[in-house]
Amino acid sequence: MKRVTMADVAKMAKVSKSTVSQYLNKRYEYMAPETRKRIEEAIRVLGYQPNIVARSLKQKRTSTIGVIVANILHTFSTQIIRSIEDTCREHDIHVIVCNADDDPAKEANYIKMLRAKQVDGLIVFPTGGNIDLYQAMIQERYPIVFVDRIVEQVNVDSVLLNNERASYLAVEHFVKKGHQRIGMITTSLIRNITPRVERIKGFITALKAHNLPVNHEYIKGLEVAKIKDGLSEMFRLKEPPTALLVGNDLVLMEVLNYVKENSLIIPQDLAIIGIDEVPFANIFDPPLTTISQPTFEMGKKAAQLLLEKIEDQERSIEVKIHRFEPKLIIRSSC
Amino acid sequence: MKRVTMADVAKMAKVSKSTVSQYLNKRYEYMAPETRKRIEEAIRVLGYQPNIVARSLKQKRTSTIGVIVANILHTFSTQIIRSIEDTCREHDIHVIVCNADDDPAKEANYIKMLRAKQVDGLIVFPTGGNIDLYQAMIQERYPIVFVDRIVEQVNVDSVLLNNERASYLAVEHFVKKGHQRIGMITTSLIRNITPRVERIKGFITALKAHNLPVNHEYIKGLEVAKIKDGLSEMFRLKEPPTALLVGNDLVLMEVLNYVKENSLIIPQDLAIIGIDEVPFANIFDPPLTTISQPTFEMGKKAAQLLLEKIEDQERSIEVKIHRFEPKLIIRSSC
DNA sequence: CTGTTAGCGCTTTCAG
DNA sequence: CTGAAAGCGCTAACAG
Repeated sequence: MKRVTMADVAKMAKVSKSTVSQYLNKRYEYMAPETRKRIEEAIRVLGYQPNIVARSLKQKRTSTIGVIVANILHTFSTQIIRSIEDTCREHDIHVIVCNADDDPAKEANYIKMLRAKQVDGLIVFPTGGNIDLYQAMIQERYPIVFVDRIVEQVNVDSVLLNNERASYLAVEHFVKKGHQRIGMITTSLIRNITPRVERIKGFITALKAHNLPVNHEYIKGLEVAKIKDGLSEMFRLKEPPTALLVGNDLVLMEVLNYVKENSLIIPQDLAIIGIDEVPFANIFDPPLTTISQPTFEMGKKAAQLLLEKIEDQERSIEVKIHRFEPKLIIRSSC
Repeated sequence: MKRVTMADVAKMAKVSKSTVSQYLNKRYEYMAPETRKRIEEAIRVLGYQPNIVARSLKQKRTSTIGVIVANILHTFSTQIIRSIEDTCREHDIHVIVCNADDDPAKEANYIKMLRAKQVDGLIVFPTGGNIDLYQAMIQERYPIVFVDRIVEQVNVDSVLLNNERASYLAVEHFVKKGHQRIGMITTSLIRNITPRVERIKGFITALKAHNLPVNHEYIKGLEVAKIKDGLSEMFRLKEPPTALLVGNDLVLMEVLNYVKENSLIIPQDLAIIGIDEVPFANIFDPPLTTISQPTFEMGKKAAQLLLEKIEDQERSIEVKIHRFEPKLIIRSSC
């Protein structure tokens, strides 16, 4: 594996390395057209490929960003990632994706590795468990943006769904369909993960807004593995809910499994609205009414914010939370 | 953003850069325990983080590999990627994933970029459109492995499903259930994509093995967007198939949509088996019988093969095709 | 318009 | 056990 370097090209084209460098950086103005030809030729013959690592070292810029997602299993995460990648490709920026698996230790490790690799910035779906690390980065003015979650005390640009509104839309639709006993189930609330907390909050607010009682037996936040148990419990009540708001796609799978195992009929026995659009919503029987997030726009926004920050590290554009509006997609499960 | 370098650490610990380097590389034998203490302390105080880019330049090794998938929309691709990432993480190797979108030009571009970035090796789901590029890499002995597809004339380690067997399993099950008129539909065959071709071939072989006639009106390879038209055509035949083998998950979505739109009952009107396990197979109504691929093992194997090659670039372990066995998961759609 | 000269931050002989 | 020095491949002043 003979590596051919700029020096080889320079020698062959009988110019100096810097001229070759100029050529590569398309600063053609400073170059006799004929010199340019010679360089072109040499590059072609030698099959020269620039070494970006060397360039990065010099420029202190790798044209690579890191994305750390809390949990890659959510459709939401993968869609956001795809959108970030698309946006970055347009700017010739590469993306390294890491999955923290909801584990702050893994997250910390990735942050360190990625920074050691000199990525130009980070988009993170924070686990919330590394507040000091987050803050250190902010103080250094290292480019970073959060997605999906905000972290108390950490002041950084963040891209989020208008979660309260999402719940509101669902409740409103349930009510419109005549439901009075409405429940909500989502993943565990112990770590105060933003979307879960906000969606529950929005749910309660919406209930009140519609003059419905708030029955805490109808509201559950549980580990995915315990969702079914929670459901059993809820449906053993003398007056179980007739409608259920499902907090995210992973929980939805559990709910749908439960429904199937217990031969419930949707929406007669139980009306369902899930937050997060899932690929099989349309073909499911019955088609699933969902609240969708504008993942494409959100990913794009996150990427743009980060790229801007990378461009001018200096200018401190004021930090803010960017909220995106959810959309109710009415099908037949409610 | 004050970058602290090894020189700073060295100065503070009153040693030379090389000693610090030794420390970082854990060559403690060559070091007075007390020197070591001082270095540790300096690193801690300064908050020093090594610059991996500089190291990579020197070592000619980035501890990063690239993965180029032909089409990220397949569940298969994302599962393989996850498995590759898991395996690589264990070896402290980072992964950059790129989606060629079934476009050879994009693929070529990514190969060049990734190599310019000095990734240590490449795992690619080849589009099949860059034979010369593939061959150049092989001649250079650049570490590379193919997944999912083989390319004529390109002799490289490849990880694939035993595709013919996959079709065989399906046909066998259809026959067992009493079906005689069995069809197959998959994505376009024009570019000779390995799994499609092999699955069709296996399908025909299996039909013959069961003494069933091969009716070419029952076999279709079409762009995703045209799947539904193909289905219409097939079901307008006087004797339409009673069972359908679906070539992959993307096609399955189309088929299921068609089924829904035309109010067909599965499996009475049409029995279905899909190649590729899909997340909603269980909760679908009826639950879907599928042929699953051992994606976890396949991704792991691909990563291991690549990592081995990277370890000893020299030793030319003989090139071969690694086949993995599909599994029939019987549910209710057939 | 082109060449010279310094590095970027780290690793790695090779002396001492 | 520790330090000096060379250099990985490229960029960026600065002369000329």
